[in-house]
Amino acid sequence: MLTPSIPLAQAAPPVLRGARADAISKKIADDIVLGRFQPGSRLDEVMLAGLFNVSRTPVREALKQLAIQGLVVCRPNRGAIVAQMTPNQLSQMFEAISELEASCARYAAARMGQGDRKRLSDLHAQSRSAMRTGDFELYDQINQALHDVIIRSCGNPALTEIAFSLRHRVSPYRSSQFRNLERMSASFDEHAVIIEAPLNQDSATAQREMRAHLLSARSAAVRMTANA
Amino acid sequence: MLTPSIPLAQAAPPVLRGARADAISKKIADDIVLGRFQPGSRLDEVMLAGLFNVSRTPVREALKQLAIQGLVVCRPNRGAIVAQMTPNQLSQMFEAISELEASCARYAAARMGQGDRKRLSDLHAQSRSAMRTGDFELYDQINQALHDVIIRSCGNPALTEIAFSLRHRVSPYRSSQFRNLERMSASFDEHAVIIEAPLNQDSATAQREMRAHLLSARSAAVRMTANA
DNA sequence: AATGGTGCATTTGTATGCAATCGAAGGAGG
DNA sequence: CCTCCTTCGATTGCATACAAATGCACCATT
Repeated sequence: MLTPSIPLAQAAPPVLRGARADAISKKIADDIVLGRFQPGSRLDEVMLAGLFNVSRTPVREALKQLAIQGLVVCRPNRGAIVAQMTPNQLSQMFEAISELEASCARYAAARMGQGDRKRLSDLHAQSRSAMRTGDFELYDQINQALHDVIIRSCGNPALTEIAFSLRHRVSPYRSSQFRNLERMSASFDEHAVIIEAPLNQDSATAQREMRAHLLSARSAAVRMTANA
Repeated sequence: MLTPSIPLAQAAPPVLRGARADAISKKIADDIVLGRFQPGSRLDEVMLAGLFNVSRTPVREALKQLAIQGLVVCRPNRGAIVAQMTPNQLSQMFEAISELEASCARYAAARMGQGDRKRLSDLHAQSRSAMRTGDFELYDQINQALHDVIIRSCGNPALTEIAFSLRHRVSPYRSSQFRNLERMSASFDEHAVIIEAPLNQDSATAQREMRAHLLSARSAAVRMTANA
């Protein structure tokens, strides 16, 4: 050992054998989502292997998985890079998300239980105070939780999973979309209409309004990436 | 060379280096979809490696990819098996598909070009004769082509891709759903309404009818698997 | 006879080695 | 001065070797 007094961070087997590749996959995904690896940057296998103290094999598997998920692209013999989307592709992704979440909202309005309804109201109330204090980071968090509840309460795990994976895929491009106060306020108003629908079991309204809500979010996001 | 007169079947590199794992993945997927590997059966790595004349490494990558796609499930340290769905899960998958394809139909009705409209009419006409002669295999083929056109002509590659992957995932359970003449006839009538919508650019009708169409397909499919 | 434990065989997970491919840099020719 | 070709370094893709984990059978014990 070169530095015996300072044990290496991950000296002990950190994860169970057999889940290592998945753990690495999640870690890389987090790094991408949180912006530590920016779109377009190369993901060197040996670099990542060294970073996680494993061999290249599990890293390769992780990268392949991320490629299927769409977070990275693997070019044969040329390595993997963090997927980068053109504004046009991003717009299409948002359109797809709007359809998926609108479908979730549609079923959620019909099937949502009492607990989830209350959770929606609570979150909406919390978001109001976040909006008033101008805490866009908190608002973003609550906004995400609110959408999570709707996506989850549609009663169809398949739909839920797809919606989440799509959200995950565009998350690198959604950072701090609520810095614009106007957008935050508009988002709040749109939420008000959306969470009203489940109370009346109004599926059609839920679907329509959720779609509209996400399409305006799209405009905001695409505008931001175009500027960046 | 040991046997110079009889070259091995796959002596020459069958696929480009770097695409081998993907090729294997597709091959296994085909075998699953076509029913050669039945749901629940184990997928031994060395067996598959021998089958494709490669080492375990690309086979493992292929299996991981298929696991992400949902066609197989990888249990840590216990190998992979072909994914099997309960009737309930299958029903949920069909519900998700109906939402996705309904969204595709909605956009397709608004954005479809002249060529695709004609293609739809042609396919519908072909399906009529297939129905009249009772050729359910041909009808199934045309039905698939018809849905393909709609899914593709929505103008959103992300939506198209998701819809296809879902269809792919349930394809092991859709074999010969049109053996029932009644179902074939009902399908034909539903198609008639669906392909009419794009002609009038009637997005709402396209979406509603496509959803209804696939939900009745669901009933048929779930009924079949329950009997099997 | 039934149950619990131990040992073995099979199979997966990980590491490493080697070969093929890609990209860049340098040199020759126009 | 620009373009094309060649060569070399770097990195990936695949194969093989080894280690760990699981499942099963067999045996001992109650």
